[in-house]
Amino acid sequence: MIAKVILPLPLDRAFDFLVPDELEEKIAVGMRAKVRFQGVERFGIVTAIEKESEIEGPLESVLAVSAGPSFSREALDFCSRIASDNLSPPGIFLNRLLPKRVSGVQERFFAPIGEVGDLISHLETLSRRTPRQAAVLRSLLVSEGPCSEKTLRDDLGSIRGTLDRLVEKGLIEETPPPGIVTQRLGDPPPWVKGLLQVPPCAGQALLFSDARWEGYAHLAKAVLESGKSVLVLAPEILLARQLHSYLQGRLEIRVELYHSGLSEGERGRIWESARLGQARLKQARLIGGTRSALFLPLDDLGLLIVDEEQDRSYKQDEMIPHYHARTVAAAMVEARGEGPFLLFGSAAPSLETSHAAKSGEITLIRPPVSPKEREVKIVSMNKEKELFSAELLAAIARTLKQGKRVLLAVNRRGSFQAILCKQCGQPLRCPHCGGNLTYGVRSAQLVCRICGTAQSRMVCPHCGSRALRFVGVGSARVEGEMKERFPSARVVRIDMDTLRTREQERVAERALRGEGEILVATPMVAKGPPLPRLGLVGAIGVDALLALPDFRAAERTYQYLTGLLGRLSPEQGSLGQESLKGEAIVQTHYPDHVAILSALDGDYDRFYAAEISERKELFYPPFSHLARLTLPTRGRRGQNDGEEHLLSLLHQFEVEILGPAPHPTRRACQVLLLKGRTRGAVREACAAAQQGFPRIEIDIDPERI
DNA sequence: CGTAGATTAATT
DNA sequence: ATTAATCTACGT
Repeated sequence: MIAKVILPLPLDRAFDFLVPDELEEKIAVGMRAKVRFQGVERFGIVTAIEKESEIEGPLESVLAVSAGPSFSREALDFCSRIASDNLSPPGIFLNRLLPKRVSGVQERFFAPIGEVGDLISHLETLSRRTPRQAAVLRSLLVSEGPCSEKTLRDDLGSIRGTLDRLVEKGLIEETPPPGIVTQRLGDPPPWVKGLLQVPPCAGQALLFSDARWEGYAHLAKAVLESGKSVLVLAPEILLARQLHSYLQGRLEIRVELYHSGLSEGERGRIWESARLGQARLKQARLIGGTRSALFLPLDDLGLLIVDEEQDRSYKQDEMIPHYHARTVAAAMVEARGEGPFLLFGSAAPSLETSHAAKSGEITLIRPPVSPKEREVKIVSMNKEKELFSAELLAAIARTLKQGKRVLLAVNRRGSFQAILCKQCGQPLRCPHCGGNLTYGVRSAQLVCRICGTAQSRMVCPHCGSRALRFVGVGSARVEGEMKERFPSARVVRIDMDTLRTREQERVAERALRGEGEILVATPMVAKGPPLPRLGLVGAIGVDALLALPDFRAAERTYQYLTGLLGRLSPEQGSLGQESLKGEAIVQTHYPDHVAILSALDGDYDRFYAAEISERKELFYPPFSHLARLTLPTRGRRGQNDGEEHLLSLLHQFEVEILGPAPHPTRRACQVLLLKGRTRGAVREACAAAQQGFPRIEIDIDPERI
């Protein structure tokens, strides 16, 4: 008997290993196996078990198999397909997904089975011969709901074996861990009922709303009651945690939380709990988490929610495997046929998802918006000299005086500055591909990071004006200035880039709970539910976002501002004081930009109309699919030759090619952007490129251009 | 003709 | 990924 084992190497095939007699019973497809490969002991994953090998000559043996987390046959196939779609090596993909160990034991809960009367009569019989079993059963009968093994042990001492014997007798059963309900759910929003009655088109729906969590709880509850599991995704750990505790407080089932910040062992525990939910406890599971939770072994999935679907954190691009959680979610729903359905949630959806919903490809759920008590103001910075406008400073002082809090949203300090034209009220744009221009310090030129077009004259290509402005405001500077101007206020800086993980979480969570009067934060806080006592948001860094060298710059700006407004506390104007409205102030050099105006008005349709026509014209998503190729140019023989060869290779496919352009951060690298009618067309071109040029890095469906 | 450094092919 | 075999450029 031989096992095909796929190792964590950049190869797309498995190797054969001999299964020794003593492992024949234990080994199964999807398990982690230890093998000696090229003289080194390594772990891989068993992808198949066969009678004989086609390899001639002696084979190495499987040294051991792990009884811990493993893949099902279906999961293995699905993950291999995702790896292949993204041109990522399946071995690395599979070996990264599967937790390597399980730490801590899942606490077991028990409850009595059957009529209380019957059980009491059993109790009498038991107390004569097996008093310990009687004591345990008595405790379980007295307790409200399931009781944990630990609680029983605390009361009765060692109960090892006693529980198992009671289970064997059919008097008690192991139950899933109970939840801790602290808040009761109100009536479900009308759309929840509709969605449960009429399944969405293609199994997918977009919930376009700014109040979604309550609906998620109702939906999850209904799906769990039907015996199916539910998975709820958030784009980032911080948000996943908040969403998790929201759901946990409202549902009677234990909700698990899964993300890459957990230890390997904790992830292993949840992986096993997901797998055993159905098999051992006969109960569906509810799991919240980030994109990595997508691959948990929930084979009875009934509902998959992707909240804040527009968020670019759903794309894993720095690390192999590259994948987009949105695409994987859709593929998963499709692969499982009639089973689960997929709900995307957003208050400012991506153009891709919106377009699918508007064209009827997927179901659109758009509950009526409740009118918002808020005052929004755009402050033009074209005549301002200072970093903070008088209006913003006055609003901060006013808000603090009212005992409410202020959120100042700053763009993070980018590695290069954005350039704006004062004349035409727009970021500088490449005349060739529409990308925003950046300034290359080394070449002292205006460069398009998308198609590589460069010009040395420092003028706006659109109007020829020489009045340019470089923007980029750091959060540290804003923090310092705030401390100086408002010395009595506590200023908290939430800067995800500079703080370490532990510290970051502690500071951020304290601030989210309501600590500190002035929060200075990067775009990361522009998502999530309203913050307590937040009376004012001031957006200082919008311009740099608007001018990012990315065709999604305007979309990101709209989403960013919508997210910021969504954090204003809704309970304004209480206590019979003068009516206190939530307030938002946007400082910008582009007071007329459609992304800013429509976001502040909450007019998504206006923004969508403007943006979608541009996307169509320039053949960007949702009308095309993209891939970004990074090719190293350093130290290669005949590099120009190779580059031309690559380009002529790509020209054989039905793709448009932008570039090559210099890589924005990496020296000696060039970037190509491919546009194709379908993802398949782009993938094929990329596959050919990878075949011919193995050193190329490929990112399909990139979120950073 | 020899060697460092780059390129390629193979791995069970 | 790692390694051994093969190739290329440049120096003797």
